[in-house]
Amino acid sequence: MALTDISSSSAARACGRASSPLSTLTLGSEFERRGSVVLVPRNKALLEEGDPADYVFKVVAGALRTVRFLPDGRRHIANFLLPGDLFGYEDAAFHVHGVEAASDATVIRYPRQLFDDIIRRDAGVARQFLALVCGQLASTQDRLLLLGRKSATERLASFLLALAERMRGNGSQDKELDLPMSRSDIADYLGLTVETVSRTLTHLRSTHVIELPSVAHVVLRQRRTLNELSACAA
Amino acid sequence: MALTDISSSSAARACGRASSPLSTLTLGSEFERRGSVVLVPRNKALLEEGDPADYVFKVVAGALRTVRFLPDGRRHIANFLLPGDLFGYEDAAFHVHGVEAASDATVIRYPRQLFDDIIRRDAGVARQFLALVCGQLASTQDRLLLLGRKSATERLASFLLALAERMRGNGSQDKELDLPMSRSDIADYLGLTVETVSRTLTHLRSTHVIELPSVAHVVLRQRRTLNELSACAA
DNA sequence: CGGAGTATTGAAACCTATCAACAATTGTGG
DNA sequence: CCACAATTGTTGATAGGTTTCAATACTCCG
Repeated sequence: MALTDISSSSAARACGRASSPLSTLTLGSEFERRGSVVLVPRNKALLEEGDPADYVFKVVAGALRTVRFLPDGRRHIANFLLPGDLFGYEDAAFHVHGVEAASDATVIRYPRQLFDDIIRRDAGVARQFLALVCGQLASTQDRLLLLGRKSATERLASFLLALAERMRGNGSQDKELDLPMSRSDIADYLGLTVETVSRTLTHLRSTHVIELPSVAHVVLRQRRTLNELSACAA
Repeated sequence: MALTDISSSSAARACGRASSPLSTLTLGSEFERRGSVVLVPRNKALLEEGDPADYVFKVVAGALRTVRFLPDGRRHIANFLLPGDLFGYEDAAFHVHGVEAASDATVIRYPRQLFDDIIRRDAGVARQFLALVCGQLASTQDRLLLLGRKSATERLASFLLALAERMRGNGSQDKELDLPMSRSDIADYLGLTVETVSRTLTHLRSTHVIELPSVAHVVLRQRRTLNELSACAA
């Protein structure tokens, strides 16, 4: 496990599914006991593409991103990992995505072997886990629709609503949310450029749909409008 | 189950993962016995968005598409289902995607209840199934990258290579493949328009990377070039 | 043969990307 | 604590890839 610095490298439905309800799995006290805390400073990598999948992780604090690169350097972010999320179990033997801290993050690391054992031993947990993976699949399919067919404004609207949903209970108010990632992260997550993300947020602000008290703080002023803009069925 | 006519409605890695290795599950003879054959004519719906998820299906022949619509009618295709593929298990109680025949198709329908029972009873099958869903998740993530960061040419190149991979063994030669779906289906699958798909294929033909002996028949003339064009890591 | 659906091709428009400059923020060392 | 450098975010002008609109071919069937 590397913790490499990557900052130097150049680099609820169709729109609102809570994106990753990864926190519902109860794996027992033996499992919990064998976890070790790992601190990941912002923009450091916890895992790199191709690393062996020897551990399973749970986010305690902060936010991480799962990244992948095209040969020419284009970057794509498959998901953001927030407190409560479990990750590292998806891939077979090697990770397909790198995992980096989008903000200073704390995760707990568990031996993959132990995780697999529990899944194998306890059918109830296995079923829960299956449901969890199916949920992941569903929210990934939501993002397919977003990337395949939505405009920049629709993408940002969907993103803000989904993030607000995921953040609920994490301290922030219902209509307020802190963005734990950079504009560049948002861009690579939504298949846009930094400039387009910035312009689109500015536009949402100038039409009073949202407020931006600070760069990382968003207030959803007109949730209704945001919902319409998200081009969501629900 | 509707079989509605929808033709009237307005409507291996980062690039080459075999997209849906859904055929590796062996569910036993009792299961097989309780399946009933369903014929789905081209452009008829087998399932609609929101239908109860009471059955699990397996494709025997032909090809189907899983579709979803935005409120204004934009269509998105999440996946193509080919012979051997299992589907209908992903969603909780109701289907999130409609399923329609892209070409005349034959599927076998199994009671969902029975499927769930087997998964619950047989841990070995449950584990196989989990692996299957994880594979689905991985190939869906590949498509995220494609839709989020690839150009039209890269998308078509990736698509042709992945389809050729999936089709292997289905009778066709190594370098030849039949497209069991329309240009419009391909467009909605790749997040493009029909016109762009057509133009891009024409361009690939005029550069001798592929041949198009007929509308639905493709010969991969320069697999190497196609691989480079697909912007794939491997 | 004719007609509907499907595919191709062309011209123009549009949205987003790219290139570039500047502003704001963060971090660091004096 | 301030000053400077580096990073990050915003804004503007232009370019470019896809979409849109439109017309023409092709294909399959009755």
